Amino acid sequence: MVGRPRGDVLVEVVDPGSDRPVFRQISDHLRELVASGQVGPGELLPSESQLVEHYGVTRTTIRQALDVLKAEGLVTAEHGKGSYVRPRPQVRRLGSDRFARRHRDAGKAAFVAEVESAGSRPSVDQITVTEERPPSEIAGRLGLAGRAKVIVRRRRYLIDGQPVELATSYIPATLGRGTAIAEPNSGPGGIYARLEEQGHRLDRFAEEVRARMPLPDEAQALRLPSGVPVFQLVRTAYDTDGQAVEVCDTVMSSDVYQLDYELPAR
Amino acid sequence: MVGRPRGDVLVEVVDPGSDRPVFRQISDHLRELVASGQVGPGELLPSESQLVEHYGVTRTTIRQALDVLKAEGLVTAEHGKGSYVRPRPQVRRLGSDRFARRHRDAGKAAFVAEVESAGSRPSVDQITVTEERPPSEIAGRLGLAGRAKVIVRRRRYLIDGQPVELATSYIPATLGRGTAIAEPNSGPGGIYARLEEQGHRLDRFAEEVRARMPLPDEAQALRLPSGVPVFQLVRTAYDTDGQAVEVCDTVMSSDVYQLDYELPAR
DNA sequence: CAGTGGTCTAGACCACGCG
DNA sequence: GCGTGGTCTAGACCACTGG
Repeated sequence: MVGRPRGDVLVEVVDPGSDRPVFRQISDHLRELVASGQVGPGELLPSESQLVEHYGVTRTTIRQALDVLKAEGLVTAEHGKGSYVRPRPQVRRLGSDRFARRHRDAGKAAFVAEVESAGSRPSVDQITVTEERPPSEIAGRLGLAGRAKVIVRRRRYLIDGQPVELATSYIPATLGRGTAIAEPNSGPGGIYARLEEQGHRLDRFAEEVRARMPLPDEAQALRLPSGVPVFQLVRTAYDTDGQAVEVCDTVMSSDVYQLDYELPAR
Repeated sequence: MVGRPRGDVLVEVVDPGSDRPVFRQISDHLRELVASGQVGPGELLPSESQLVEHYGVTRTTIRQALDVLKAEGLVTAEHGKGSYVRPRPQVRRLGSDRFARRHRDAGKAAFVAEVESAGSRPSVDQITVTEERPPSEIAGRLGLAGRAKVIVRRRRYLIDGQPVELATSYIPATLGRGTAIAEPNSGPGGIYARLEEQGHRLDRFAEEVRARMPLPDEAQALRLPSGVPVFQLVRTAYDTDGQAVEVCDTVMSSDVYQLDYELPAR
């Protein structure tokens, strides 16, 4: 990263008589240090012991102030090194045309095509394929009756070795069983190509977007520092008969992605 | 809210010899209590002193465990009352047709029409209108030259008195000056109706979606508990000549909203 | 090795909510 | 008044990083 800034970045001092708690005064001050550019992305904040010295409070109070900034996603601490202003990774824009047929026709899955065209190295790991009874929200979106089974494909996507996305696809077993859809390697163009080969010509996708904090296992799988939310996207693919043929539930690191959509003004 | 659960919800005990820190073992345990439904939404967790007693650790450690759950958005504490499992508010779905002309023609702004049709009471406050030089990202989206000014309209949206959304609209001053667009009350149908009256027939919107933790002033204005991220939407409106006529930058509470979009499969 | 952040103890005093 | 969470002190020991 970068060196620690010179001592003179710390000038203000706390007012113990104020209504605002001391740790908030300190986190406000440190936040201002970052906002004003006195400590830039990737740079170290003063160490906890330096802050203790400067503000004249105990280390517990300093850590409370830093916890505020960690929860805001502004700062991440590295054991043995220090607390860094979190650098913002390159944003990747996901366009609303990313599942258009012209991308599929190249024989590549959407993710691979997209990342390669941006000059990075895509990869996929932790692929599992099972047959299960789906959760009810999924069964509902697929228009399935109570006990119908689905093929469940789980995988993790990485860009230049950095995990960015966890995805789970659900395909009615009646469509996927006995085809490459039920194999870990679904073949060129991915499962959408397989579905179209079976005569399910894709017509449109409905995408539902939410944001939330990650569950602990999601944070681990995506290597998310604290203070970084995730997008949760649930995308349903419809064929030209209006039948839902796949639901894909995706959890993505929110600081890597921006989602771009077009809305009609009609 | 609801009563505190009977004491027997706490059964497991920490293993001080484990690699996993004690406070994580405790937060894992409490999370499991919630996931399994033993403590439901809106219900109280055991008090800190009860947890101290049960786990045989100090209050600092208990609070550290609770801080984990607060950062995850799972729990919110209320001073003098206790720590509650955070109830999930009713989700509002924003459809991709929400700016279609058929909604505008009713003479209502999109927000008001939408909320009323869901049977709730919409309101808008903190309206300010100024004329400023826009930030460069905004000027870029509007296709404006360096020193051109814009009308800036800021406001806060509420549903049943609960703030849900902060919005800032930027309209080129050449379009808005001297019209109702530069007045706090922009008239029936809102600023889109005014722009169309001036001959700028709206054609499409481009919407860019990000998620992040709120800044402190956003958290306050939206009354967000900790652990709740926000959506940031930047929407650009284009007229039928392809000219950008407005950019709207919106910050929304992510647990009130779900965004629904349609994607073409072409 | 010295310096950093991570975990934990054992207290104290305060402000809020409610009966 | 009592129980709740909020803030703060003054320590201790540990694990990790780097020279």
